[in-house]
Amino acid sequence: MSGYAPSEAARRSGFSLDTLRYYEKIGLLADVERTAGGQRVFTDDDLGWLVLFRCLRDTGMPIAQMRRYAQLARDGEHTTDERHELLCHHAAQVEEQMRLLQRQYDHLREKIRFYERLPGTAPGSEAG
Amino acid sequence: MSGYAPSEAARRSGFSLDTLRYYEKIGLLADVERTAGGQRVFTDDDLGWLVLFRCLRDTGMPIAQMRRYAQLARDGEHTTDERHELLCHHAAQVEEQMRLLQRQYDHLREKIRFYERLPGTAPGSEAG
DNA sequence: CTCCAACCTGGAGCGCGCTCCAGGTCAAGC
DNA sequence: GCTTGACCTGGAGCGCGCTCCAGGTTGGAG
Repeated sequence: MSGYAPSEAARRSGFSLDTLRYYEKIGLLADVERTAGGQRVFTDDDLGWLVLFRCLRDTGMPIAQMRRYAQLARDGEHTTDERHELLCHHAAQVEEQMRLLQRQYDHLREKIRFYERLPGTAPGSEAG
Repeated sequence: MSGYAPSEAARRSGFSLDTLRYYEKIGLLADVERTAGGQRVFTDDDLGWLVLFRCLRDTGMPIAQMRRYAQLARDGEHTTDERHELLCHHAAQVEEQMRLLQRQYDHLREKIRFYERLPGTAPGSEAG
């Protein structure tokens, strides 16, 4: 139920071993358990954090901000407001990102349609 | 109607002067006109390319691929099929990107809802 | 007990896409 | 003609997020 070897944690989270170590080194993932010999043992809790980090990373949050969030969470319950705000702020940025992406996707589709209206070698702007 | 100073081209395209020079240096933007003294003069056509580059860049196309596209366009009309294919391939990637972004945005929203169901300090997974 | 794959550490290196710099040139306004 | 700000070049540097490496340790299978 809990206690995963590094390779297993990597497999489950989709992050590389190096990335897991890196995330611990920079303080994103804190207090990862160790065996007597010093090898890491990831818990379900760690895996939960990794899922969250993947979500935030995939939506473009910079690592510094993830670090801040993780630190707030470690600081205790009196930081929930700030964490909430941080996520809301990020969500707004993601919405903006989605709008931009949709807009540029539409442009791209239009460009593609231009090629599909060929041949006939129609007129129109350059930048083909 | 055509013939823009670098600063004007930068303003209109939203790229920095350095980026415009960089794009020319790496062969994205080719054959930019010059004054007798060697200063760049951007045409409407160049601006058109810049708009396209912004579209492709905003949708995550690597510069190497944009370069390839630009080169194909310079190579003439017999490359339209290949250009079309390149854009279609990219559009498919953008669609995938949008799906992922939407999915992770939904996760994020759920996480935010968790904070909004507080206080009461509900149970639930860690990774708060 | 031996083997070997998986793991450890600190630190260097990389790929991308710019961004900045020094030292010099150009050109529009006075 | 002089000033001044925009522009030129080649090349170094940067910020991000990993990724790789050397050299050593651990720990489960046989």
